[in-house]
Amino acid sequence: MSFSYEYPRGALTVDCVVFGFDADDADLQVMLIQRNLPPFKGDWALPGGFVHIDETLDAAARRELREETGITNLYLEQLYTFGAPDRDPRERVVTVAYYALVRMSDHEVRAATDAADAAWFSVHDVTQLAFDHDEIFTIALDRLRGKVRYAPIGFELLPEKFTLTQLQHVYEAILGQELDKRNFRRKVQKTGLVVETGEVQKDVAHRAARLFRFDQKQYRALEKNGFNFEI
Amino acid sequence: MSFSYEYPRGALTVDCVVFGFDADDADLQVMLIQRNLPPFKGDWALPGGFVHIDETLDAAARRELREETGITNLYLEQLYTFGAPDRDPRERVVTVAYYALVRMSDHEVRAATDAADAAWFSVHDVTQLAFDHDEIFTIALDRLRGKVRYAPIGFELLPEKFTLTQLQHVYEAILGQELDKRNFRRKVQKTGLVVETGEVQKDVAHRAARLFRFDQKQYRALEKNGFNFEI
DNA sequence: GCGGCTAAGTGTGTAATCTACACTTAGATG
DNA sequence: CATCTAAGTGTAGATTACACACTTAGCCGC
Repeated sequence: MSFSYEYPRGALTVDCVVFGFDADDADLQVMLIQRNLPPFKGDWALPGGFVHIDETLDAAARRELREETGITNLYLEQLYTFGAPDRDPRERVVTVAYYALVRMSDHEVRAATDAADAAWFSVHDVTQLAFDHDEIFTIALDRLRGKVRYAPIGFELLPEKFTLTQLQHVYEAILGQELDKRNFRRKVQKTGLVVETGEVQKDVAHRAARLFRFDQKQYRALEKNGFNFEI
Repeated sequence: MSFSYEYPRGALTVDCVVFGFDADDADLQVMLIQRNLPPFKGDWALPGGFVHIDETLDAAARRELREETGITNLYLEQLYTFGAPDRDPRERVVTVAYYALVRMSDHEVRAATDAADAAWFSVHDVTQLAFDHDEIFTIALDRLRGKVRYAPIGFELLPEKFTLTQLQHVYEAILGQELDKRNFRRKVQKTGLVVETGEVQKDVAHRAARLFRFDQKQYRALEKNGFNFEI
């Protein structure tokens, strides 16, 4: 079976920059897959693949992530569309890039389908990806750094209940700079959106910290009235 | 001649939300074209069209604008990619949306090729566009409102030499709110990027205002060192 | 049970910035 | 020269940002 058109058509793909964070590791991580097909066979690349003719772009991104890495249920946002005519050596391929945030502890990573391997890398250790994926990765990190300051997305990298120190570590990992503990806490508390659960940490060899959660419902309500989150 | 593929492929287009500003009119304007072909024949729509197989997305956007409206040499930035499977009633069409800023006084608008007419509309008068162009337009306006605060793009809507009052009007038109004259001027001057030309307005029936220009070179230099523009 | 370890948790003074607000000045016109 | 229009300018008070260090709670090992 084949499909014919009057003019040549490029292929359309999605690629995902999946960021992860683990409270025990200071660094922000990114999920890469190792290609087991040419071109760039053996190189590391962003997970992604072809958009089906009848699915939305978001759905394609979620499907590819599920198929290639087993990751489901994550924060996903469109990043940018890359369309240099020669970005894929085979033929014209335009890719819609997404970035995603996942709680690493929730997800056991597994390689699948056309990925030889899937693994987390510290964002500092990322080098030389396949295609133009270096550029996509860089732009994703810039976007994340910009957005984390004025949108409550840092929480997407943490478990539902978290300590303020963990939250601070997320911000430090993303922004790549240390923050002052007291000033950070003051700012967080001032948003009114981070509320105590009444619980405390378990199984820690020191004073247990209080556990907080992000009040999403409250945020949605405030957002409608023009409220702006800011840290 | 025809082109065949193993799997069905959607078409790829670009659409542009072109914003204009004229110092004599308080409102921000947007360029629309009237369709003279089905679907949505007779309706107003964003200028746009198919991406050629060998051109970049940016190039396609510039080409379509030139062909449909005669506009060249403008500030252009990718906005978002829209890919709902049913957004075009004919077949699957994914569109990469751009927004653009132009100095209205520089551009005589003309309709061409497959547009019956091209015209400027006040952003307040935009209703019911073809396809999902309402959504694209709304997102473009949101993006412009967000970006104008932390990137020096307001200048793209003004002639090279402008008065501070004109600049304030650009900001007021985009943000949709009045600003305090003294506070606005203080902020602008503090960036150090708006410099006097030494000239003053001509042919005005009142005290002539000083003309300023935006120092792009200086901005590029500062930007590299992590400087952030903010108004 | 107490000494030591680790991270949690907390406040203040100073500097910088934001906000609200109204009058004088320059130039054109009749 | 009187009038009109928009240009241009400063300050006081409130708020926010920043830098900075010690005490407290809980666990652990002896």
